[in-house]
Amino acid sequence: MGPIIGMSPDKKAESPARSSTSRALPEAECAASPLATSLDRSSSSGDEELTNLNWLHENLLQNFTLGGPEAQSSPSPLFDIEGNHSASIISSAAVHAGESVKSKPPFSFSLLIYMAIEQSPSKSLPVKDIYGWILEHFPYFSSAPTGWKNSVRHNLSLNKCFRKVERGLGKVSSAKLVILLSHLTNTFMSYPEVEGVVPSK
DNA sequence: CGGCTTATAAACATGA
DNA sequence: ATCATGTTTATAAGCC
Repeated sequence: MGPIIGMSPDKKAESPARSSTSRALPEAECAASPLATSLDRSSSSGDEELTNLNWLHENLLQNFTLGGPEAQSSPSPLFDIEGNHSASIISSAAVHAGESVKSKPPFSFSLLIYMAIEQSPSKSLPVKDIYGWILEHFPYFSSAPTGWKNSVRHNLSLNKCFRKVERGLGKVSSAKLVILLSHLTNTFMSYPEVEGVVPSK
């Protein structure tokens, strides 16, 4: 009765009838080396960084500024540089997307995770809380077939934007793992082309 | 057309 | 032993 059912890796022929909502998001690798080197994008010679910014731009901007046919109003999205920068943006976007349609959110799993983590006080969340955040803001997943959690985990592992850190200090219980986002935040904060967003510098 | 990105499913490993 | 978490592989579908 294990959660895993035996099967051969050769047989795969199911068509999940994917909706055409998915857009190509140049996710790119969010720079393997966070903090230190990638912080100075003044060199502007790194293509990786460009790609990096790209996906954020494509996603956050499009979704947040456009929002949708009805939710075109996202005037509040100004954020402060100190800590809760994109929090407001994320919230409104999430709320819009969540309440407007109960269908599949227009955000990739990476974005979903990113938003969840951004909203957390410590910029880090246990996997379970990521599930929770997604469920809260996107009811679609409440009734979605099982497997989206797998996708979340898959994304966490695959994306270099997310780091696995330990939750120490007093907290015994179970040494749960926390996902921390580092470089992505800096990139977003200092990306000047973001409308309605005040760059940190 | 090929390459890249994403979503999904699944196998498997590990720790509580 | 079961479940939650993490990693990795494979495949299909979309986009540029």
